[in-house]
Amino acid sequence: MAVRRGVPKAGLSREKVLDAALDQIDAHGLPALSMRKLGAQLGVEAMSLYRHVPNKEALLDGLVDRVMETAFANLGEPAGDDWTSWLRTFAHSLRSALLAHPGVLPLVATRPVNSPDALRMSERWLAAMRAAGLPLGRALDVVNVIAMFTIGHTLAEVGQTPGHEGTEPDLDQRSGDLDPAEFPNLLEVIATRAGLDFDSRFAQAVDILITGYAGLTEVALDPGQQGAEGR
Amino acid sequence: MAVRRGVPKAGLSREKVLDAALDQIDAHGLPALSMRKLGAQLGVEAMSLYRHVPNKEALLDGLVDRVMETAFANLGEPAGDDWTSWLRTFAHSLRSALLAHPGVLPLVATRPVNSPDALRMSERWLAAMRAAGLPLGRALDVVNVIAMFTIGHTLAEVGQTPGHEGTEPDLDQRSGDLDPAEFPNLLEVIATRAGLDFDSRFAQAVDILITGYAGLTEVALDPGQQGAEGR
DNA sequence: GGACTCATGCTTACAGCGTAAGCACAACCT
DNA sequence: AGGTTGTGCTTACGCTGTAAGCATGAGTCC
Repeated sequence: MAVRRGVPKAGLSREKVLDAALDQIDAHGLPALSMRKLGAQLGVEAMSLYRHVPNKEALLDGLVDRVMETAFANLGEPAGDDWTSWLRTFAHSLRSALLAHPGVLPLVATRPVNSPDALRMSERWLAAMRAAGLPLGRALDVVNVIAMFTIGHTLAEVGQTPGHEGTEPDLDQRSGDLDPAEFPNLLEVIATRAGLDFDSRFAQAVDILITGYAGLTEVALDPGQQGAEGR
Repeated sequence: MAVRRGVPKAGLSREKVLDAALDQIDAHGLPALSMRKLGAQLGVEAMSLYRHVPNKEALLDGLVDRVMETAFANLGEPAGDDWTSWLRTFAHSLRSALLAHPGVLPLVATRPVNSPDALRMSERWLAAMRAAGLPLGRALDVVNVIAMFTIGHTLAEVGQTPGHEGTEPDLDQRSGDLDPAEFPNLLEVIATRAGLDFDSRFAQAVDILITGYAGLTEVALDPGQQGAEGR
């Protein structure tokens, strides 16, 4: 049996390390995260962290898993057989989770999600969507496409340089540099803010994707069988 | 006038520095790029690079611009007034450009594109799409959504850890760990490879997005969401 | 009790990083 | 010629991730 020997001196643990790292990133941005500073925040030397995390890369992977798990946690089990509304919820829940920790987003975009929880979640979703009538391959396609789009969109939204706010789409800052004769449309965009609303743009694109895939599966089966999928 | 004074000793230039950096990243991955190694590859000390680039961040920005410019260069001017096919071409051209330099992709995803060329290109596209009948806001939406999706999809495609290949969707590597009773669908995915073809998935999703937006402009010349007013 | 095991956290040390500051030189202009 | 300027090198600083080894104290077993 696994006998519990030796007890923490400073109450450190993998979970606490991850929590602290997330705090640090939320507060000061991803580039400001170093093992020494992280240790300092926990009242501990940098090397002590290596008892709970094999290296910094693994720590970052852990952060990705953690953020993804919150996206799933707010989600629950897919209920009913209207997969289109599950997916919409999933997309928005994922975006919320990503926006809650913008500093981690580049990591999420860049490394695989390996957590067992995520695997279990994928399995359950695939099962549910098949049960709702989608072919396996198509089910995987929709989920992946929604996830990839959400990540791409949120990356653009959170904006560029990690650890730097810039709530405005940064086009504004150089609107002064733009020659009105050469860039009339860009200037009109800035002036009217047409097409600059991330919320509605995201919702609209997700709807388009979902109804598009729904249309695919309808036609592929016999017309009239699956019926209404609209919103 | 700009008088050319002082001539390079080792024939260095901003362009050559960017070229070398791109080579280095293509060959050994993004994390392996350091100013010292880059200098060494150019037969020069690290500090010499700072005569041509203000700092490493700016160098990375330059790489992003460069890759984006190749995407535009393979594209040409939008011709005719079928904006749907321009956009499809744009999406695939962007994906090719990104796939050509996978190591740069995390940078593209993470920092703004500031190059004047990109601005000019945006302006021209907006003008052309308006001329083809799209409201300004919608035109910007479609282009942005396509770009964001392409970046998100390609990020997932190129895979995770930068500087590491892994052509297989890395699910394979742990297929042995999966309990067939618990993960029947995931295992079927791995076995049949259903939904694992990046090329066709990307093409399909892009088509769905474009025809979705095309449908919007057809149907809704006035019942659009909040901002959709004609011109 | 005493001995042993072992997880924990600290200390020290090293190689590598980005880059600030200042110097030496070569090419050009006047 | 003298001055100016662009170029590249040298040195140095503070920071990074982490390898290696040690001290401590809690827990188990005799």
